[in-house]
Amino acid sequence: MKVATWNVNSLNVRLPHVLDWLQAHQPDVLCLQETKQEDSKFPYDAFKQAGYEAVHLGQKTYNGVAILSRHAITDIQRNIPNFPDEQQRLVAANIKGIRVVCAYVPNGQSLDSDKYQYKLRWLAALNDWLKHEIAEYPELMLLGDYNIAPDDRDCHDPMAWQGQVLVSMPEREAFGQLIALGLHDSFRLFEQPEKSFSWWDYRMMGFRRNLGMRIDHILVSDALKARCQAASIDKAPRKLERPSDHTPVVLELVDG
DNA sequence: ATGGCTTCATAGTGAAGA
Repeated sequence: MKVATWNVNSLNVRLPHVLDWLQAHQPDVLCLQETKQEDSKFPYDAFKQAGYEAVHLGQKTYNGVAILSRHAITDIQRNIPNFPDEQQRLVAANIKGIRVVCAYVPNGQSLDSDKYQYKLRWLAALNDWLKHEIAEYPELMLLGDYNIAPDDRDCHDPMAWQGQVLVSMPEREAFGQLIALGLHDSFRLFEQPEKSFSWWDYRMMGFRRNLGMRIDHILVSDALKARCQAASIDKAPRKLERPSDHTPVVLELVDG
């Protein structure tokens, strides 16, 4: 079983890239973030023709998340329960016995911003909900754009970024709280190249100079850890014309 | 160097991303 997550930075613009990637890699599940479109605009038909069912939770201009699957999607949850939120950032569903949670964690902008407080509140609500969710569904994975580089090696220049949004201590502690639920950063279960990143700024030739961050993650529960076979980041889509600033993160599991 | 680039809503520029 192959699963992946990709912040596409507008599905309106990136649909051709996503269809090409599905065709080339045939993942069982692909989680998308920042679709930036209302549900009525979501290209269900194009994905169906490619062999994928889909569930989408979107809005105009900002945010928006989707799960694509080659297998049946059931028990859909939209947004975090008991956390009223106008921003569409989370969708969860059962696929082949696994609870798949697709999340677009708020960016936070900067430490002195209201958006940073919202980010921390959002992460706390996610944690509270996941506690119950893991109890109900021991085989759970949390895929998405976390907007957190959990470790200094996940940042191209830790000194320059020290204390900034994406790497600040409260954000990393929130990531640590997810790990404390019994989740594992699947990318780090395997040997990886140094300076592996999933996002590069469009500016300053960030990609060509590999000035990136690893902020997109696939966390897996204890029950799924033993099934993990390989984890990687596919940089190829970042080299295309008009790319997303993020690139797909991939995890392969043995069938359970 | 507090900018750099991209998308979206707009019909000039400005917000937001990370």
